[in-house]
Amino acid sequence: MARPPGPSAKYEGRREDIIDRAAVLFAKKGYAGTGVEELGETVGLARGALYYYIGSKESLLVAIQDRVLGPLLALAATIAEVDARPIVRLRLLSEALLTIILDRVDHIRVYEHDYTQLTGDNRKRVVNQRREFEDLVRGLLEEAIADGSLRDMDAGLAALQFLNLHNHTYQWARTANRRWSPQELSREYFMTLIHGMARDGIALSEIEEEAEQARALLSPPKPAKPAKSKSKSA
Amino acid sequence: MARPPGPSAKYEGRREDIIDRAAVLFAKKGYAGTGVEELGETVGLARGALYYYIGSKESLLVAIQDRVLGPLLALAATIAEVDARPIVRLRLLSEALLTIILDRVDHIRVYEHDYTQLTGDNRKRVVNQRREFEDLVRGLLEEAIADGSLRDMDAGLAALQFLNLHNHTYQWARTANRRWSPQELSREYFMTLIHGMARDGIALSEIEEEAEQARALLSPPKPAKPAKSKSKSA
Amino acid sequence: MARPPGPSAKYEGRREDIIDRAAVLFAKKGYAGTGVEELGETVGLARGALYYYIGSKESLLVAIQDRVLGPLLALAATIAEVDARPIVRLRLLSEALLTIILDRVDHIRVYEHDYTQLTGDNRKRVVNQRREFEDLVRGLLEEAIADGSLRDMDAGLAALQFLNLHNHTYQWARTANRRWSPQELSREYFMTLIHGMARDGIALSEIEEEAEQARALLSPPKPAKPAKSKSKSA
Amino acid sequence: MARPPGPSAKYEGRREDIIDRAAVLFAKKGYAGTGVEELGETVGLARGALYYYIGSKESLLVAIQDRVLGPLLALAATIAEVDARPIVRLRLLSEALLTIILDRVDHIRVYEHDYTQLTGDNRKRVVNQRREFEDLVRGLLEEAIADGSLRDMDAGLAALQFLNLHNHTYQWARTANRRWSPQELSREYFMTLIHGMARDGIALSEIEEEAEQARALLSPPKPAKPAKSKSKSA
DNA sequence: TATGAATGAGACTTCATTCAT
DNA sequence: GATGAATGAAGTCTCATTCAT
Repeated sequence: MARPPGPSAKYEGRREDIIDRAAVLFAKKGYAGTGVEELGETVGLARGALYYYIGSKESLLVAIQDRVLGPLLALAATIAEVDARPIVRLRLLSEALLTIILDRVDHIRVYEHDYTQLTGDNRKRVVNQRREFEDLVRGLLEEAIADGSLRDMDAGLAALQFLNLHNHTYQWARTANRRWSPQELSREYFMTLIHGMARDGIALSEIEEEAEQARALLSPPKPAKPAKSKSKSA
Repeated sequence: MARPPGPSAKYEGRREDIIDRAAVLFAKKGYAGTGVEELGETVGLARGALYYYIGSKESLLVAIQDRVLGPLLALAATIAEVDARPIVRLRLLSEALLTIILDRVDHIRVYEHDYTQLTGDNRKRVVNQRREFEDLVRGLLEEAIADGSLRDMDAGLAALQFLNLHNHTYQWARTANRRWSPQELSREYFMTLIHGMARDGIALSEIEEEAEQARALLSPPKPAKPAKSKSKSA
Repeated sequence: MARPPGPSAKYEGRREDIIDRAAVLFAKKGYAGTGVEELGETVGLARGALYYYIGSKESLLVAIQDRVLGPLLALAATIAEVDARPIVRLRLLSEALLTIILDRVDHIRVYEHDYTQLTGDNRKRVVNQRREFEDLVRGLLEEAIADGSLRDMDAGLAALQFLNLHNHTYQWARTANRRWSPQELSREYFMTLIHGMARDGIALSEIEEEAEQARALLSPPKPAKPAKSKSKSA
Repeated sequence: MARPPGPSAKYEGRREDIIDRAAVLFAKKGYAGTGVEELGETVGLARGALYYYIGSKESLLVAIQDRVLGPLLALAATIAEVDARPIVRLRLLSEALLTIILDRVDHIRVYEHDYTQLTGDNRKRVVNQRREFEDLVRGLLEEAIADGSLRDMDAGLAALQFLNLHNHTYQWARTANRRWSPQELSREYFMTLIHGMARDGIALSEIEEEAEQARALLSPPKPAKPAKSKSKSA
């Protein structure tokens, strides 16, 4: 064993670099779809030397997860202490979160896709930390609902939407990164979340009614249970 | 050789079943992380017989992608012909989309994660169809902006948010499916998209101001380019 | 997983054959020193096909151990039920044991050398079974001492000598097998154990005395603690 | 290059120490099963420095063999010159041999197990020296038979038994070392070899007869050639 | 003297796929 | 329709050894 022979400055630097490259490859081809040999070629190291730095393939995945979860949880801790209204703290969270996401798109993609490939304790730990962060977001939303900033809604549902909106951004990141800064994107997202996309004055209920009527015209591609849904809204 | 012996009903039925099971496995362990032998055990077929039905592992992935993209594009085509305001058509799209997503979470997860593992023409075709669907959503949003239903915003950005909100749902599906019907979820999502989460009367600009001040208190976890962002918002 | 696909007659036969060959190789070059590729060449199978039969390299080692321990323990059980004096049962054990040893020299060598390379539960089980057999031999010797057939000696020491004499035979087996049958060898071993090598009338105490004197002439290669030994015998 | 820089005292001392540790490791995990890195950790030296002392892994194995064969052959030479009856010289040999064995159990285990892993000339030399020692033991026994001390038996067979009894002791050394001194063990072994384990008066021929009868009751685990053995003894 | 970095061969094992039966 | 047997490439990882510093 005894892989890391003592963290010389150069060793650590090299290792960090390798993890960077691994994140890029894993993002493009998937963790399971990427070979160690391939990574070796990318960083210009023979298999043996590569293993000198990485210890194991899974340790790379762990490192990538940590590089995401570390800042995420640090961020959460920092924001929890900010002296501001919950909704304002959410605004800050949104921006910081998007900054991380857009700054490390590859890491995020791996984070979202491949944590299931972790085994044993690595898996447990990462899953727990993921939940920790989600709980934290939900907590903030609960506060914002409690203090009347947000309408009275299911906090879990609110968290779901908050996270969907932000986290899924990695899927379009190449485009997004070219066109918007994290700040701009965050402002837009937050605007949507809080005030919606509607021009002022639009009445949602009116839309719902019209949709109900239009639904009749629509033969769904696979009519899951349209009857049920109708009877419900009736 | 003698692969598909003529699409007898039984052959097709069996194949469909196998694809179902493959979707479940691929969703859980990833396409690259799932072995053909494993699939064979799951469906109770030895490797030889399995290949009689599947042709190749990639063809399963193709089939899964098609099973998602088929309904998606059919849905889009159907909705395009509905005689209703754009925003109403969006409402219908939202619900139909969520119905598909929650009905076939496994397929969706594979669809989102593993289309990169396709090779050659399979890849090209699928990528094109994915874009086709996205374009279609953006088109609808453009219409809704044009007719004044939505505020004057970047349609690409709007589409991004619409799709983030809906597509990322697969990540929480086990929870979501237990607690909300597609209809309920769609109503919530749409409410958020159009009217936001705010209690009526909240002024977003006020929040922005407060956030700007609070940001000063916040030492970001990794200050991407804080100087730039400040000068911009100033 | 699912290595053994159902023990067809041919499959099992082939597997047995492979274990045979493995025993030969392991005996010659050691378990750790033998490559799976090498075994593949020996049996005329590519690596993949080989693994179809063996499951893992360690499982070969397990099989070899079992092939020794199985007969050994069966033998012990059989002999325990024989209606004869303990010393006679020892005589039978000796012969049966030597028959096994000389019949499967390669297996025995692996059995003696490489059980330490087993891991986890495999190791525990084998170690326990080894002890089981040793205990059994000691038990027989205790009986033989108790009924007065053997002089009053430490049964553990007696078992040690019995097993040394028999088990170490594998080291000379190529020679031994050519020159003596298991029956002949057993008769000789047993003669030595029970009556010694002495011509009748030799007094051992006399030898001891002479040896004590000669020891003085002898400067030992590394005088471990000659002073102590002298003071003891004095 | 610059391997052995001139056998400075410190260099040699260090090297000896490393060989000691190597013997312990090789004994526990086998020569092929022990890694050079592992040895490095044990002695507290990085790979580079380690190689400065060892030259190669095989040279360690050679050294260990020499450390056994050196004393063994020295012992033989010394004993050959002792002015005493052959059987007394055997008595001395037994004790010295057991002293070596119990003093260096790890070396002995490696000596017995791993000389097959030597290559080229190393192998030839060691094999020859092993035979040299065995021949010497046989020579002594021949003398003892010739002078009437031992009964008229095959000297090879006698040597086989002598060596089995002594050499196999390494297998139980942990127990043996705790309970008996080399002197005690040697006295016991020699007693057995010369006078047997029988209480005075036991007639071996009587046992043989009884065994022959009992054998009939015994269904052997794998009847090698029972017919032959019976016809022989008849 | 001692180190850490590097290598390339080879270790064990799994993979997707084929094909005779 | 179905199977088990076979393949060979590729998978992850460890090995003994070298060498610049």
